[in-house]
Amino acid sequence: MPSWQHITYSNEIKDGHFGKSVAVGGWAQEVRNLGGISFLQLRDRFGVIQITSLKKRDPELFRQMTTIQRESVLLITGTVKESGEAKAGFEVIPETVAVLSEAMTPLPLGVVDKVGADLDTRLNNRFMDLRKPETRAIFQIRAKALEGIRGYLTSEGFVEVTTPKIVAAGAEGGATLFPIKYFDKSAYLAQSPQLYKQNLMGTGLDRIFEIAPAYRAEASDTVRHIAEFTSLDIELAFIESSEDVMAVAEGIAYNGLRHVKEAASEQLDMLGVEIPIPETPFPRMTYSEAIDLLKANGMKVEHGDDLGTEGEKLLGDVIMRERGCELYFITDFPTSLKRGTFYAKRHDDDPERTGYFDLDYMGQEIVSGGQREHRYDVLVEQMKENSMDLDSFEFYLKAFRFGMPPHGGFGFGIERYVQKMLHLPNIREAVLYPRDRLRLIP
RNA sequence: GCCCCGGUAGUGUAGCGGCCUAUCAUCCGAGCCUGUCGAGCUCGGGACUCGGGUCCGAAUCCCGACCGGGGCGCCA
Repeated sequence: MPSWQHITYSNEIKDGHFGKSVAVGGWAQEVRNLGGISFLQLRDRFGVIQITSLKKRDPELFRQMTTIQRESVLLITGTVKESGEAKAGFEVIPETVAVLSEAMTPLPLGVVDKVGADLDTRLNNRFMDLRKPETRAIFQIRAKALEGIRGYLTSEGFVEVTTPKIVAAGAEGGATLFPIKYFDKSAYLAQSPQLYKQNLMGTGLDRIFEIAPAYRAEASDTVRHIAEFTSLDIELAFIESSEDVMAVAEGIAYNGLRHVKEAASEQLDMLGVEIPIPETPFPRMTYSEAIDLLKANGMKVEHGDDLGTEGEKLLGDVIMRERGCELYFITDFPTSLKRGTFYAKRHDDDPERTGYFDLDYMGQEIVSGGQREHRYDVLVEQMKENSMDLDSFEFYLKAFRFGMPPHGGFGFGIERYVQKMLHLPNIREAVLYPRDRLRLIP
């Protein structure tokens, strides 16, 4: 029997293989027995190979081939034969067939059945779901997006770091924390690397990024929330304003899309998705302009209100209609809406406004960030305003007393980015094993 | 956390007080077929989430639990 290391993948078989012997391996996708001839579709990571056997050629092998359970793992040796009838232009005439792992029946979820399955059923049987090329395509595209983003950030001088996910205190108000036991202390799962990445701005590692899970114990059950998501966090120092930070957010969103389009076109075709490459710079409007725009489009909203889900969606529609843009910034959020964000820098000439911005993608917030307050005294004032216990943030504050450059950054939601890019109806589709309020398995 | 909706074969569904011995497709099994690739044909198999209640009678109505879908709030 040939060694597993020597299998030839479906996409490697070329004209030169015709008449030659190969070993192929994969899952038995479908077996079709026509009586005197049978076809077995063997699926591997790149595609499908048709294994054709004739009864009169080898009755025993024919019997074996036609009684294989779907989705069993097979290792087959045989001869590659050019074929006008086979879809790939060739087929393999088997000599030996080894069932390496037999699949039980019935399958918990069909891979090529002609009926759909609910997302819940698919997630409960994710390993089966991922045997579908179009499901895997999402994660191949996601990997390419991250590849493009890492390439861009590296070329811009950013250093990739990893900060603790087990922490003593949370960064932001609002979002709730998952408490955990930590030896004889109580701790939390990090909701954001906020405090650590700001800490690093005082070190000389002053352009950093991190791609890591973030945990939010919010009891929100929507198609755009999960309890564990991948946060791309950026922080950069020696900036002049939030505009320097926005330029990076723009570069990430742009380069991720461009790389996906270049390097994952096959997967995009599989999903029937066309990615328009956005023009830069992305449109920018202030919060105040956004409110006016919403009012002009018939929404009941006042200056000082949150945009809300309805406002975000409407804004996405309006901007697509009027400017043809999927990605756009909303800037200068009022201090009243960012009061909980104690580290946000307020405008020097107007303390009621911050330099904080959101980057929205088709009516969905995917990035939030801005310039931070780096002046110790002002920061402490803002924390007191939020009734925060300064002692428990001492490690954070200390760095501001010994030389902290002006800086800013943001969090970029990878799954939301992928969800919007691929028009996925639910963010859970963009996570291999999503965690939400009720789902802990698998 | 709040509001609305739903749970029927492995999968996806129809049925919404007696016509249900529960529909259809997919799937699984037996058989026929030497070019299938949404194969075709014949025959067979498989289900009303759980616990209470109403009623002569419950898949169907009511209550609770569990699970799921959507929306809002909050956010990435």
